[in-house]
Amino acid sequence: MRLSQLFTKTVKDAPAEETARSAQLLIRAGYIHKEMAGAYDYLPLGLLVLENIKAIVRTEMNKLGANEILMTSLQSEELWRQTDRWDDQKVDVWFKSALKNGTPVGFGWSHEEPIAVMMKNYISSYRDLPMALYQFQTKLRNELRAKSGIMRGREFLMKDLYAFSSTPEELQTFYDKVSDAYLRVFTKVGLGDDTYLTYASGGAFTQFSHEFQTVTAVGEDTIYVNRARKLGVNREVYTDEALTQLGLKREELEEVRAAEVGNIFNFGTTKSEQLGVYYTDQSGQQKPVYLSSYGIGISRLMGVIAEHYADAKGLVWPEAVAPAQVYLVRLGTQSEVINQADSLYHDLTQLGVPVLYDDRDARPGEKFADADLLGIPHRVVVSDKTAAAGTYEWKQRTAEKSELIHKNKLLKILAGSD
RNA sequence: CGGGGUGUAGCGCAGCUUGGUAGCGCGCCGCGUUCGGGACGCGGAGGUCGUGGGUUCAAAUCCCGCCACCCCGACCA
Repeated sequence: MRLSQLFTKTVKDAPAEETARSAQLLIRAGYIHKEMAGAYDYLPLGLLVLENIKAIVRTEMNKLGANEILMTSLQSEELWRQTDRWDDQKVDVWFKSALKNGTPVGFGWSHEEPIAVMMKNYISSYRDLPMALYQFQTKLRNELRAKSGIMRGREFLMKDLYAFSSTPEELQTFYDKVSDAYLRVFTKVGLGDDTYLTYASGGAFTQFSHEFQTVTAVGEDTIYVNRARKLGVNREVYTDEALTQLGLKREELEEVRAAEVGNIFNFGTTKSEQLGVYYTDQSGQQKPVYLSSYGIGISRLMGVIAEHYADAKGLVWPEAVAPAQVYLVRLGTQSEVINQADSLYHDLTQLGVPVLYDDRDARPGEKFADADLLGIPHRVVVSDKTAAAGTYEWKQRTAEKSELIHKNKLLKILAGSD
């Protein structure tokens, strides 16, 4: 992408109403735009980051054998009454509206009920199980208080996965596989070292649920981590009794702030029985389906990554999620310089390496500052010096100094080819 | 939802105490000089001062209501 064609531009001053560092940087760099409290627009570069995260998650979901779908945001009152979760007293994050004829509708804050009912059409035999479905979908939650930029919004992108199993054992097997897949996701996006599988309250169905918590000072949760065993315990279940059951000792745990980036729930058969989701087993008996659900907050994850990977100059995206791999700085307007830069842009693009080509008529300092603020992993400078010498100036975002290298080496670094 | 704070140009802010009809920086437009870490000079455009009402000869400024935004707490299926 040529920067001269990108409509967003960077700004020097951080918006006063954002205090989260990630939100300040994402807005300054032009990745997102705030529409209202807790609701953000994703601009070209921000959308690229979201799509990169989605691709990583999608790969892992497909490996689990799950099917991708996309469900509607509109949900019926009738459906949620069956599980007694329509009342604002029971679920206080509902956004509700009504059809022209007065029929109430809700905007989906979760899809557990709708998907369970939908699957009654497709599950009838033990032969149909286990089965898992997932989607990337916009969730709407009327939070009392939005905060921390895209880390806690009223509208956010979520990957939700729902599994249908015939037995508790079958559910547990899948549950464990998803747990592993989630850890791989967080490792791939660069948060592996700081993300802990964490025990949390399980609600009505199981004693514990599992959360994936990333340690960060701006996190909303307080958890206790055992770094050696890579396990965490949410403050909400931090009791002697729970610790004993989990085989954890207080003196081995460290109190930290963390942001929940993933959550998994075991619903047992309660919901299936409420909604009438049954299958026929091998002996011809009707049995309730075992339900479990698994979520990753995609847009929140982007915020946590931005929060985690930043320095005084701006964002520092891990390669796996960066909106581009290379920030190509063109200094000067001499034809040799333009030719060298155009040619490299062309070659990298041909090799499938995403490049942000700074072809603007701007001064060097501004281009360097933007390269840093945008947080693109590699920076390549083309100038009269490099054009004359036939070299390229390459620097990683995290490196202090640049080095002059030849094209074959540069392509090898950036594209893994000669 | 309880407590605290803030709304003035696209963004960041001053002006408000002591009422007299709005200013600075960034950004934007034009011209010129610049050109390896957010350049400089000159000229210019841009604001119903969140909103509704009240007081007053006169309100960004004083009074009341409302709305929005932020922080702490509570909540987080």
